[in-house]
Amino acid sequence: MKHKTLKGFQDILPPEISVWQHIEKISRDVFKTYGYQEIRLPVLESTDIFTRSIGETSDIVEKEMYTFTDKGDRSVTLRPEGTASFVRAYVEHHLFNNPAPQKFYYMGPMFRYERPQAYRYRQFYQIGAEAMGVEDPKLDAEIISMLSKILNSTGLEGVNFELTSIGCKNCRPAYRDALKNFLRDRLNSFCGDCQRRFDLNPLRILDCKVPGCIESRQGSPAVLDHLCADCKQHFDGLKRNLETLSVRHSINPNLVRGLDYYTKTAFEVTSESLGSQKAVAAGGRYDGLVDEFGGPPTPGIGFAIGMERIIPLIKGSMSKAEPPDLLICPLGQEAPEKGLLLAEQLRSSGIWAEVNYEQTSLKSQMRKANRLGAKNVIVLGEDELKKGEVVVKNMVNGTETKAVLEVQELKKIIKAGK
RNA sequence: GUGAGUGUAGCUCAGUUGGCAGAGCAUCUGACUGUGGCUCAGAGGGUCGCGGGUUCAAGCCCCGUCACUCACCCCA
Repeated sequence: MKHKTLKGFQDILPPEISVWQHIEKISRDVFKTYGYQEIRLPVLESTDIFTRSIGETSDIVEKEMYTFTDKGDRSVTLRPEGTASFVRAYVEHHLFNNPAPQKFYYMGPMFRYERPQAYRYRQFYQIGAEAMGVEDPKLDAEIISMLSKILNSTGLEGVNFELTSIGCKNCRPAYRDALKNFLRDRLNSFCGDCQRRFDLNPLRILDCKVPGCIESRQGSPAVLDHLCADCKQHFDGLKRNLETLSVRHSINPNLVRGLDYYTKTAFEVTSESLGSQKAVAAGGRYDGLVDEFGGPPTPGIGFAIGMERIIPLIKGSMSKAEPPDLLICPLGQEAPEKGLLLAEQLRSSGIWAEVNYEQTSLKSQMRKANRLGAKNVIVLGEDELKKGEVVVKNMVNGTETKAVLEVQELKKIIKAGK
């Protein structure tokens, strides 16, 4: 084959696209009831939008960004995630002047230059939400509850909500030091990756799956014990509010976020039936990010759902091709043109009508109707045109109904047979 | 970036110790001239991923390369 999609990119073809539309529709409906409005952002941004916010040493920035130089010699990057772009837009358009909370959602492609594997692509789609201007944990609880509602409404099954607080710029450094002090003496009992993480991102050692590392980190200081008064109060409030809203969740103090801008609340939705890439949605609070983009200090919280990751979990995601309501089978000299016109008229009244373009035997036209799954067939031949009368054949039960060759009457019969 | 596995028809896959490229499904056509599904008969469809080597002879053996898949790292 000469031309193919790039590695990690994919075409999404018709039968499958209906699952995508289903998820998007449900998300929009739920967002609306929570007051979230759609925002569309560019997929290409100036590179520093991402390097500054996501963190210079994060894996995304270090090795996963689609970065290149444009014709004006500017460094530009295909967005690897949505929040940085969103906050840029939020500040650029002074959206903080609207009454808080300002709530937005977006859906679209993200790009990361990673080695593809199951449920991981270089272009992947996220549905994301961002709520700005409120620090109260009630908003955290509400947005998590909304995420839960979206996932449940799509028919998703068997996911777990995990939750933690990773502190703020006041208490996290102290925790980081405490953790490093604990790990330093026993560092050689950890795997090579973890030894590298020690300097880069020691918190990530808590997330390592190597059995020896799980063993060695027993008794390490816990983030939740090192939260400052403010963060602790926030986290306690969140837990209480989630109880109130009956959002099922578990606390996982080892949850780690890969992006630098997160503060306080961090959460992740996982599925065990997905293989190794098991995160289906994740998010958290980012109270310092607007500030960093030059806006007024403004708290924010958001999440993103991975489309490709929830689709395989949705019951009945094996979608079938949609069948047309009607196939018109013309026979003879006059019929093809008349059929073309009739189809057009029926379409105007909301019927999915197809006409056979080729003059083949009736038998092969009927066979085609069957292959298409057409719900009804009208044979349009010399007799029918002469009498001004046709037979509508219902292909599901085989019944035939005589009808005058007139749009309203045909519409009635076809709609009734649906 | 690292490791392993797999590449044969549109799809799923057979292909023996190296000896003419195959099946099922799908598509199309036909079976007393205007009625589908079931059945039957038939047809089209291939650079055996690509390049080189060994051999009288390679889908099969050897080397290289590319792609895909899964996993690591990391993430939605």
